[in-house]
Amino acid sequence: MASKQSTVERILDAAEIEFGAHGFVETSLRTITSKAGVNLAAVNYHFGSKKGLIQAVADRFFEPLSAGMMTRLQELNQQSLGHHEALVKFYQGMMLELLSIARRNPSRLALFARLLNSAYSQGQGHLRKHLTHQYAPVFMLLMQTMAAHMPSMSHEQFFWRFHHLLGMMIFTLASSESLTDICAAEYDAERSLPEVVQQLVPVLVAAAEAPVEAIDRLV
Amino acid sequence: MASKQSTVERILDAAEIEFGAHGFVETSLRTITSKAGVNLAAVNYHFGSKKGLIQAVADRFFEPLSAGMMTRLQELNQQSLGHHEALVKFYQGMMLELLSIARRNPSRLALFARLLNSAYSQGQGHLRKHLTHQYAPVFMLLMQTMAAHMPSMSHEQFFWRFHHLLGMMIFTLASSESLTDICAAEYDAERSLPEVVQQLVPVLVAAAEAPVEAIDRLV
DNA sequence: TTATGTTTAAAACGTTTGTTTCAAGCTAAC
DNA sequence: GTTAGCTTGAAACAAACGTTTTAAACATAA
Repeated sequence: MASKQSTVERILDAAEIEFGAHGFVETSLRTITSKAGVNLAAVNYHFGSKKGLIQAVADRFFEPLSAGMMTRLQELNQQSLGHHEALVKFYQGMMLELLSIARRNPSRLALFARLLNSAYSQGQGHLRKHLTHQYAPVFMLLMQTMAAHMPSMSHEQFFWRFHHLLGMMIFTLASSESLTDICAAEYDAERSLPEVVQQLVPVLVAAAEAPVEAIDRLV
Repeated sequence: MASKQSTVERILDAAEIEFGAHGFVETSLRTITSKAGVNLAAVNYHFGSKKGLIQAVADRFFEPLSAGMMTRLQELNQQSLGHHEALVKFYQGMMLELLSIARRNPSRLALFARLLNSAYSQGQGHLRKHLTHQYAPVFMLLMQTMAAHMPSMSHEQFFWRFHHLLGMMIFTLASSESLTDICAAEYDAERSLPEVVQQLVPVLVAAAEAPVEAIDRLV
């Protein structure tokens, strides 16, 4: 018995790595089962289909993340902080929660972000719907908490600001290798993961607090 | 003669739309040639391969964008502005340049951003290399100009800050539909494209000017 | 041990993919 | 008008994909 893990776990482990590295569409079930050392048919047996596997991989990320975020948000909302302090604590909590994903394996964070990016940009509408239905409560609480401490904004303005902030987080975590490739010659980027993630907090807070109409209209 | 455009142009037009909507991998040449009303073999004849088509589509976006950016950056560098004013002008110029892409067809901007996102997150290393080689001068000047007006940062800090800002732009422009789906119930997002793009400028400036180590270390 | 339900193995299925082939059509120069 | 070179058309190619099938192997309970 060379394999201590079950077939399901070995598939999930291999799928997570391959999906994160090459995206959903460009990763074949044959690659996954081959790297996992299991039979090809095992995926369809245990997960029903490739879509089912994708959702299972995503759930393994989101379940602990969702739980941690939920308690963190509830704690934050019980305290009565000023808006700025609340935003700082909010983003710090988010980053810490994200870092907990990467505790065992540092590259898991990039995998997670790329997975999220694929869910939104690649044709994976089923994943998007699955996630938004499955984790709607955390998502709602997250947006409400965030909006509560950005009081000068209208719903519309907050919507787009949220959009910008989410993009910054996802893209940063997702594609650090690509940018490292480009700039490696001129700018060395050798910081550890916690440092990089940490650097995001003040940027996120500043972006969240940026004035809405401070700049003249362009057109 | 129902077709005024040439075969090459019709392929590029159709490919641009399909690639932007569904990504590179999930768009087949048969779909493109079918929508373009041309023969399947025409793609391989005129562009050599699917990769060649992808690069041609990208070039049609980047060539005018690159030219416009170059003159805009040179103009900006000739003026002697304060750092804040320079950053504002810088991002305003960038947004105006991006908007010029969408002048004829507003959805072209989302297509462009999704295309860029695909180039970085999907397994399209060839596109990344092609673009960075083809448009290296603009890219260099862009980073130098940006760095010049963020003087308090080290190379390493600037590298990551640049990373964050780029992510915010690309993600914002790329996936507005996805977030609109999610939040449509609670937050109506009906702003016009110029307004959305314009809202990005103060956020980008604030994020660029955010203090580096203003917040205590987390770990 | 026998019987039952679950998991794995190997092979094949039907599609779809990018690419190639080769003949037919077209355009322009001589 | 004929020839040469570029472009298009329809068909076929080999490879890769997700999925299904059928039988063997396994575990567990009676």
